Amino acid sequence: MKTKKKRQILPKEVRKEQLIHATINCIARHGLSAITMALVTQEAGLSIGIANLHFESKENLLRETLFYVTDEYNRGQRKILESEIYVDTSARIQALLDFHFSSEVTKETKMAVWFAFYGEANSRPTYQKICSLSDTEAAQALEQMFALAIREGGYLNLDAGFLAAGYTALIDGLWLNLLLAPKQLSRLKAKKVAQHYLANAFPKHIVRQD
Amino acid sequence: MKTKKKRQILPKEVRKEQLIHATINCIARHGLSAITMALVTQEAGLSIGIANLHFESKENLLRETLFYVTDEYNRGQRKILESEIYVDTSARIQALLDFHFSSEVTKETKMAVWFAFYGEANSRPTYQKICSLSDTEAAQALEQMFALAIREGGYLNLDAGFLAAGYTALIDGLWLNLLLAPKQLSRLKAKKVAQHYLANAFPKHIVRQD
Amino acid sequence: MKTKKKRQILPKEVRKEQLIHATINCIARHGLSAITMALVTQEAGLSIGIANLHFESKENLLRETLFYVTDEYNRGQRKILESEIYVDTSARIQALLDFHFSSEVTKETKMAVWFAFYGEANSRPTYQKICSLSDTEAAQALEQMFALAIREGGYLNLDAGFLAAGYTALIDGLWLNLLLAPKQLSRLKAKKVAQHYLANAFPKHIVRQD
Amino acid sequence: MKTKKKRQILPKEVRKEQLIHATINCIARHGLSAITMALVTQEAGLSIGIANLHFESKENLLRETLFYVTDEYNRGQRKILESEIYVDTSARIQALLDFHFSSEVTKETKMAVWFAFYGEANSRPTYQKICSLSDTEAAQALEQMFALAIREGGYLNLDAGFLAAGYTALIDGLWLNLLLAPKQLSRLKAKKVAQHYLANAFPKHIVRQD
DNA sequence: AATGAATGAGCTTTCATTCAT
DNA sequence: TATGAATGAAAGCTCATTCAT
Repeated sequence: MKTKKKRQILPKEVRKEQLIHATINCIARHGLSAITMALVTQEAGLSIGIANLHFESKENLLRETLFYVTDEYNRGQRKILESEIYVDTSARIQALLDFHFSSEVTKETKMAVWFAFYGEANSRPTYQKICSLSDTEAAQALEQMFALAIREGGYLNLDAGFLAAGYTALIDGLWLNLLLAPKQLSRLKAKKVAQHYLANAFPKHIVRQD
Repeated sequence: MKTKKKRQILPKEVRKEQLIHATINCIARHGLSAITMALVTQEAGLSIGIANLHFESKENLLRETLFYVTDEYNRGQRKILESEIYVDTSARIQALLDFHFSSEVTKETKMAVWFAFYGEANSRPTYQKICSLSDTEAAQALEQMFALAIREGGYLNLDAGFLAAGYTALIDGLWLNLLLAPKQLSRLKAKKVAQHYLANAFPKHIVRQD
Repeated sequence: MKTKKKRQILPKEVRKEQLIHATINCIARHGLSAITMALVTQEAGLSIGIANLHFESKENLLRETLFYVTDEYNRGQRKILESEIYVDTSARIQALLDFHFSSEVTKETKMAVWFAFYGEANSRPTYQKICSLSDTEAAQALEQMFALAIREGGYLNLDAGFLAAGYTALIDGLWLNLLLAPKQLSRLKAKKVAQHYLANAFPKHIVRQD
Repeated sequence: MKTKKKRQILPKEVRKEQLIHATINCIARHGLSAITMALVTQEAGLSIGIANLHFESKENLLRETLFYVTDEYNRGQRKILESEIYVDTSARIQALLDFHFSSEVTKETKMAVWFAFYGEANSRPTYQKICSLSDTEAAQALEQMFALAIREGGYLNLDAGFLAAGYTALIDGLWLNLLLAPKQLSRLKAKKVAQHYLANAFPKHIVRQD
């Protein structure tokens, strides 16, 4: 007797999320250039047809996957930069740092997706637009926060724009190293390196943590 | 009137380099996942067959291209870290910084290749081995140089390992930002950010450049 | 006006058989070394993709085609050698002969497949294993049947092994000649030649048919 | 210092024979469908260019190889059938049998070539013409010789055409079995089987050899 | 809404042939 | 004559997409 697979019907949103998660896992495991619709749908335990039903094309599925990861990150970061709950700039900066090295953000699969798309972004305007490091809004908010800290601390000779560019680059680089050589660089050490950077810039706000 | 192409015969090494350069350009322009043998050979102005004649497979061509770019970089860096021509640590550190932001190293096509492969490295041991950020040798040499600077400068509380990890991550991140958003971050600004980092760490060796 | 082909869905087993039959025809018409997936699928009126979908590779398709033809033959022969329906050895030997020169076995396409693979068998262990002339079981059964006939007929000086080897070679050779020069050797004549051979060996069992 | 391969110049006929022998070996070792110009010329220790220089095309090389093997065989057989040196029919028949199972004719490489081309002959008129089992001349000479033996021996009821067809098929089949299952059928046994056949037909001319 | 067999464009790779040396 | 690097048509195979069920 054949055991037929149940043909379960679920709302569009649930299906899309299932497929996006499967895509994230597949990219992390096999790399962007080895992704196939068959691989993704198999990982999701679904049929090939359903991916096209909900996303229309592979290109769309990838785009939406990138957007999903990027958006999740952006919302988290914005929440910290804009939230009213932080009593002072110091707490806000520390919260941002904690976020950047939280297990959620530095999850291997997520970072793998980031860098997979970064690798293609240069030649694919669509990707570039989405992951736009130049998440200009966030960059400005970060710079403003740093500018505030500079004023509060009376730090002379500090340029908020420089510091923001430096901090942004530093965490990107640390993530890359976390992804490629996790044995050489632990998450804890990476965070300490970033904390150092901030402590150096804003000694009155952030303490070095050795 | 048809202009028939002359069939030129050249030594293997020349052909391989032609093809590697074509591959670099194609990766920068179209992305790693859009690379085809036809694209590369067309870019090189050669026939499809010749790539397989000299590299045996696409996989090999890509591997050797990555190695070419990586090796060029590694040799440049090692030369600075090991050369006897620098009168003092200060000069050596400055030379390294100059190298890291030289037009040769920060050439768009080269950086595109780096990050294209980084994006796949996680799922491809072969790539990971080659680009091994953890170019362990270089990492150690860098750390030793920083350690020497720390001793020379009597900088207290500084950990050479931390600084090296930070500096490495910082330049990786800056390159990434240079690649993805060159309009937001100029090469000059990127270099200043890195110089800042070093000046902060080793004030007696490196001067801030505003 | 374009007549669009309907996309028909059929069970795997049906498709495989369609493709195997197409392969047999193509081998007969074009020869083993001229076989291409395009040729076979076109002959079957199907798309190129479907052959790989069901057989995974050309090599597999060929292997299964050889097995199909071989197996059909072996089963037919075994049925005769083992069946209980024959009243005596004489009837069984005659049935075998009839089978060996039946229109089914001596169909041109089938024989073409046999000899196409024989031609490659020497250098391809896989083929050799399948078509293994030395279908040892059948060879032994044939020898036993001949041995029985010898005892029954009181034929002196006859060696069942020799006769079996001779008969096997004779029908192989006759098939080859039927295939290569059908105008010179008709099926009827070929059968008479084989019948002669048996009548000579077992005069009390088999009558010469002139 | 580079040791440059000597560019030896040899007459056309020598080169052609070198290449034909290499082709025979390659067919025996790799099968007809795996033959490439590179394989053959490498086996011959020559350059690819030279094969095209002397044979113009692969097709030609194969054709001439087949012709070489076929012709060699045909000349050997004709010599026996036409020579004046045999004192009687009996000796001539025996000589033919000896020839058919001589080490020269039953050499594995030669037989491999035969059957490789037989496998393709059905679909390639060129091959069929060359190897034409129907080497009509030889077939007729054989039949005439058998007819003579029948007259000499007063064998009643014997049909020379039948016997010739049977003998021809028998040796073809024996060769095939020698090629495909040399462990099951030795050259000696094969010859005995054929001798049996002749001894049965012409008891006064040929003796059974047990 | 869901499935997966079927399609065929497009890829990598092979290899007979050409031709500069 | 002789060489083998260079060419490109043609092959096998993959996989995004379609669509009968």
